[in-house]
Amino acid sequence: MVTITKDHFSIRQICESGQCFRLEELGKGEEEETYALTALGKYLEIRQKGKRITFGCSDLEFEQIWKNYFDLEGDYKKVIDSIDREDRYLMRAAGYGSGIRILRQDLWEMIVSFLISQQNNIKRIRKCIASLCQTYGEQKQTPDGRIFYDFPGPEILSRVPAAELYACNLGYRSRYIHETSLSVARGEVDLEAVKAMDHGQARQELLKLCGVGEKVAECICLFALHQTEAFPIDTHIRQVLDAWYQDGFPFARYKGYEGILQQYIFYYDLRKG
DNA sequence: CATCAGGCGAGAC
DNA sequence: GTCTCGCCTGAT
Repeated sequence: MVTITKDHFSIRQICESGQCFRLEELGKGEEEETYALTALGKYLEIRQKGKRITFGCSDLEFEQIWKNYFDLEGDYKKVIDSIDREDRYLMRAAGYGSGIRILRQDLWEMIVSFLISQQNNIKRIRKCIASLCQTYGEQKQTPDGRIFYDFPGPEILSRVPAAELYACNLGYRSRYIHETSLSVARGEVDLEAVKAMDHGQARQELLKLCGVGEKVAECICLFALHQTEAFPIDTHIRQVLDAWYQDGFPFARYKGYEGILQQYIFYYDLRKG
């Protein structure tokens, strides 16, 4: 177990912000919140009580994996302090979701997750992904015997007929997952190469995948590649931009970390604080 | 019971 | 290039 003290970190807000679909609430005690994450082939329990956060793993695992995954070195105070004081909407949004962090998630998992996310709600997205993992992912267990499932890789999913995916209630997204898995398994799109690309290149490469459009590509860049300049525009963000930024959003002022602000806006609008 | 969810691809022009 | 339209499914 590893316990740290951190500002600008809320495991609840990270969960609710909808960037990670395999982070779920286990329980809410007095003041203390418990969450479970399945990611990177591992299972991790996280407890938070105010600024104190406890990770259910060894020091080594924390240093090598989770510190980076949760972007604990990121300076979110600096981001929030940089916001234009006169921008009332952004100030409120950032204040409301100030514990959000942009995670560094697995590229393939983000591709499939955001294929599923389109025209879909978070609850059902979670259900679809859990179902995919249970059906096709490798079964594993923690040292204390808890069973969990890996996220199925492109090779596995490419061998699943689209019709079978339909049976998982993925709807019309079944075809996208099928086609995209084939593209990646065949090496038409090289994920290791994408990881080394800058934002413009990565975006262009991801757009080659069936079912990946502008919005989904930006989500993948932001949540897997940690390209914080990515700014996914979905229906929520569109509405906020139209209502509050008719003269244009000040992208230039926040160059390089627009994506972090996007998350504050998205979360604030979603939870309609 | 209707509407709509963190869009996208295909086809028309 | 830009526009429209249909789409699986289940939460609300």
